[in-house]
Amino acid sequence: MYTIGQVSEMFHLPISTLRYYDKEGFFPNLVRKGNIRYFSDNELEALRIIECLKQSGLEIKDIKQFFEWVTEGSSSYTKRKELFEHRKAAVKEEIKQLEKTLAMLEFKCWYYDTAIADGNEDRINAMLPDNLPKDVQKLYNKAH
Amino acid sequence: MYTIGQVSEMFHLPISTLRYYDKEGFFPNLVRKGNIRYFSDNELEALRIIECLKQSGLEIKDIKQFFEWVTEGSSSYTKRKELFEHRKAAVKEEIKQLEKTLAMLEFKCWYYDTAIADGNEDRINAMLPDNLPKDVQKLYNKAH
DNA sequence: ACTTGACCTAAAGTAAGGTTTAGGTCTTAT
DNA sequence: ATAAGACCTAAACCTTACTTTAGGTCAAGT
Repeated sequence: MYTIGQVSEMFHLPISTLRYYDKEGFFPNLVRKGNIRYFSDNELEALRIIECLKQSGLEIKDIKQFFEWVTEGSSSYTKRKELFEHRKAAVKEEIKQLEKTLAMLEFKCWYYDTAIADGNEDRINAMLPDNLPKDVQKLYNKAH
Repeated sequence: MYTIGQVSEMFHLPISTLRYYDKEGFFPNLVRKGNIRYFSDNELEALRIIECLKQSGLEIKDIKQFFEWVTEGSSSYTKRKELFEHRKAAVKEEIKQLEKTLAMLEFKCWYYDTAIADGNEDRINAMLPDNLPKDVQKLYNKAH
């Protein structure tokens, strides 16, 4: 059993955020003693799931939907699985997109390294769009 | 030269967004004839850069900063390079985090596959936290 | 002449996900 | 016994990146 302050430190989340989650109904079984919240493993696991689903790009209201399915028991297994399948596909796609973005950023870093060395962008512009050094060309192509 | 409606179609961006970007100062050289905006290649290239930097997770105000640096010329190469270096590190970190999230989602998919097959979560809970099937254990460990 | 359609402005409104404020209780250390 | 420190609530407020609203100009088609 932990107080809200302890949980705040453990999860690096502001106390106000924990109270906000509570108000939104994410801890249906949270125990109170004399109006003070006590978080058990149950709530910590809920928090881990919230963080994970948030990181996966799910909105708060959809995370709440998931929690409601959990309280419905085994009849919602299929719905919950579908939620995770969709998230899985979305996260895979997002990683792919970010890798493209990363290639662009790596290209830009090379670009400015070169521009700094040359004092201008003339030599780079002469190489664009397909006479870049081999490795750089690879990045450029990946990003476009 | 394109009207705002044409640009809106070309970039799949609402007209209101283009006007908003203009108001924010992203098109310092935009030409107006009798109060009507005319977008030239100059502005289209600016739009491409905005889209690109937005995708890398940069906020609008930082993109604007970048545009200001560009107008300053070669004296801002180093600042611009630092911007991209920071973004590069941030995107790398984000990909790493998303891969962890993906492991969690893959674990959850297995979890619900199994729960659906069994009709309950008892067998899974008996395996947790370290007697899961080898591949699944790997996902679980990566995610935690 | 008049309606339609594309353009314009300033300013208010929106959604998400919290955060801050103002005011209060309860326990513990000095 | 009083002040500090951790907890509480309800409600107002915040930020970002737009979007919507309300009201208006102007050219072309019917």
